[in-house]
Amino acid sequence: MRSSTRPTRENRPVIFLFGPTASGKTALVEGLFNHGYQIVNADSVQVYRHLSIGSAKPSAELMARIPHHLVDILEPWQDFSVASFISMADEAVDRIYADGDIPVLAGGTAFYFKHFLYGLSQAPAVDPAVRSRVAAMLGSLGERVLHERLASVDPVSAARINVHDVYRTTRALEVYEQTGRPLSSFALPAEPRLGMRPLVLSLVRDRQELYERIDRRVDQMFHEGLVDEIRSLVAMGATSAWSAMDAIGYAEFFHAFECGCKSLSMIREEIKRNTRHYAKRQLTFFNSFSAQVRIDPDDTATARRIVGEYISSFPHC
RNA sequence: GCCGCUUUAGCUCAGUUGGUAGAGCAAAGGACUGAAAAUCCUUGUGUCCCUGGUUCGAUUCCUGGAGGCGGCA
Repeated sequence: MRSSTRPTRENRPVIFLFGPTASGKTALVEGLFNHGYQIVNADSVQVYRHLSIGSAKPSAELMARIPHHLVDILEPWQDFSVASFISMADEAVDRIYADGDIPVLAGGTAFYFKHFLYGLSQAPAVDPAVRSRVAAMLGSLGERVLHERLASVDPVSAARINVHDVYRTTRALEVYEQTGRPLSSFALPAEPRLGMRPLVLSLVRDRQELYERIDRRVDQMFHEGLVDEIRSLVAMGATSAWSAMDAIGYAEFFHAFECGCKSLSMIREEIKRNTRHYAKRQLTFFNSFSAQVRIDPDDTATARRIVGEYISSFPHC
């Protein structure tokens, strides 16, 4: 039965640790995964070098003690995507198994967790020429006409996508432009890849408490020198055109530079508000994971017990 | 003390030529097919400051009071 030489994950544990921003993931990692585990970062901003304070990256000290993968792997002007995430996370997981350790995917980007588990649709990546063509169409025609155009070639997607959701209308049209096929005609995976059966831990905190933690963390970021971090990014040539600068804690500064009308304390409050909204979106998205185990981030003992039971269900570990 | 302006949703404010009211933000819920810390959708009953009066009917007009802001003393 186990004769295949290809690596498989059917018989190996993978732990997903999901929590909205400021829910206490890092502290839990510290308390729970000290020996025999390695972390695979599942956070779309922590992959970038030089975006450290604003992305609440784990400390160098922690990363030295517990190996972390997919942190600081890109320069801030480079683009990243779920697809890259999946392939890099796969490599990292294989290396971790080779070390005899257990991988823990930890982060807050629910989109990455979802596609790491199920894989992507068959629809291809779009090449830059097509992308800029569609972007130009959007510029000259506007969102409504763009959506109408999508409706004429891919009515299924158009029905699913709101007219104002330029982001998705664009992607669907790009796929059509590139392949001549509607995005909705590409199959979506329904089963986990590679036979994975992960332990999905999600950190649950009282909403009010989470918001208070967010406020405190943003204050802390300013205290730790977020403004200096922005300055050095600007010195590197950063502008709002770099997609990494869309991240909360960074975008607000660039918007303020453009309108030139905001004080630091206004920016700080804006970051807090945007982070709260983001946390809510993370929670909503992650609720769609059916098999998740909700845990109290402060209850390390229970979490440890759950992890222990999960791991002992794998005969080879 | 006098004069003027002001008091409406958690906040900032519209508005009803008198028929009990609505935006933005906040808040809550949701979506998510290769940019996802992105992008998008849904949800608005509140003694319309209090008190009397006029009126079939007042949050809207009038009297008196209270709070706030500004000016003059």
